[in-house]
Amino acid sequence: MSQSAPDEQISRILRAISTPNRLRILAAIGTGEACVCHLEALLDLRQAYISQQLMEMREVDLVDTRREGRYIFYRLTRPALLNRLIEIGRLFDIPTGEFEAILNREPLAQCACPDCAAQTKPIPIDEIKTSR
Amino acid sequence: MSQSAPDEQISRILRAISTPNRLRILAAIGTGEACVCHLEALLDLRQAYISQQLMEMREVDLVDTRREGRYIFYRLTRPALLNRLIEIGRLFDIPTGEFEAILNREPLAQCACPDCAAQTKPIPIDEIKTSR
DNA sequence: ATAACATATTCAAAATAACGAATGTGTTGC
DNA sequence: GCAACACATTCGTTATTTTGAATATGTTAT
Repeated sequence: MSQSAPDEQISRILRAISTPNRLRILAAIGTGEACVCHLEALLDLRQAYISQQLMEMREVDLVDTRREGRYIFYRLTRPALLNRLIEIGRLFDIPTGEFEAILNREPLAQCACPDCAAQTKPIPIDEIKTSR
Repeated sequence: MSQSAPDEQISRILRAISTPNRLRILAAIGTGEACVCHLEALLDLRQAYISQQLMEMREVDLVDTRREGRYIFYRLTRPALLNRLIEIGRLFDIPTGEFEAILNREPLAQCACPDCAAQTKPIPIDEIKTSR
């Protein structure tokens, strides 16, 4: 947005990822993509809240979106950022395992989005009518 | 300090370096060490302000100190952090040159600390009285 | 068109951070 | 001892962030 000094630009990015929940959201998106409802189910955060965080991260070009029907998929514009963050974590002797574990998650049964639906394991017969 | 989830620990570190001035201070310390008066001269910030920022960064174990007489030298506990930050900058197409330029700075004539005093280059004769 | 759903936006309150001003502490030299 | 210096700390004000609550928008299916 505003062409400013490098330290200002870097600080804007760091600020945008410097809360636990935003970090968790980034990790949950991982190197793939995720819709809001997916994040909602995975992270147990309210929808509006997640949208707000994503909005802030979009403003500094951390994430980008793709619409597919009524779903909106978010992805990192620079997936390599996750590696840099993990490296920083390791640098400070922070156990990053729990963090890395969120990456490249399996499809979620609680999430009805096309991505999760497509890859879902065989569907239990007694659930065909109600959900999805 | 508090043993908490990795995302909380990482966010604490990121938060501590997510303002332009703290980034500049880190860069100014670089891979070596610097006393407060050095940073004061180099970055044109008030002494008390710099001390405050350094205090916050010390609290999350980003910097460490060494006393030498009445000077206190600060150094990064993980100098490699600077590389990770530069990498993040590059990832986002931020020109990091200006940032890198602050690293491993020459000794400052305005700074009277032992380090700067020891390494100062031969002083031009015609500049002895007035400036510098 | 209407309902249902996925997501976005706005607004306000509460929490937190940034920063300046003043002052305190520890060290050296006299 | 005292003065000078380098740095730390405390305190209060202002600015920014965070977060919840309510509501709006856009899409699909009927």
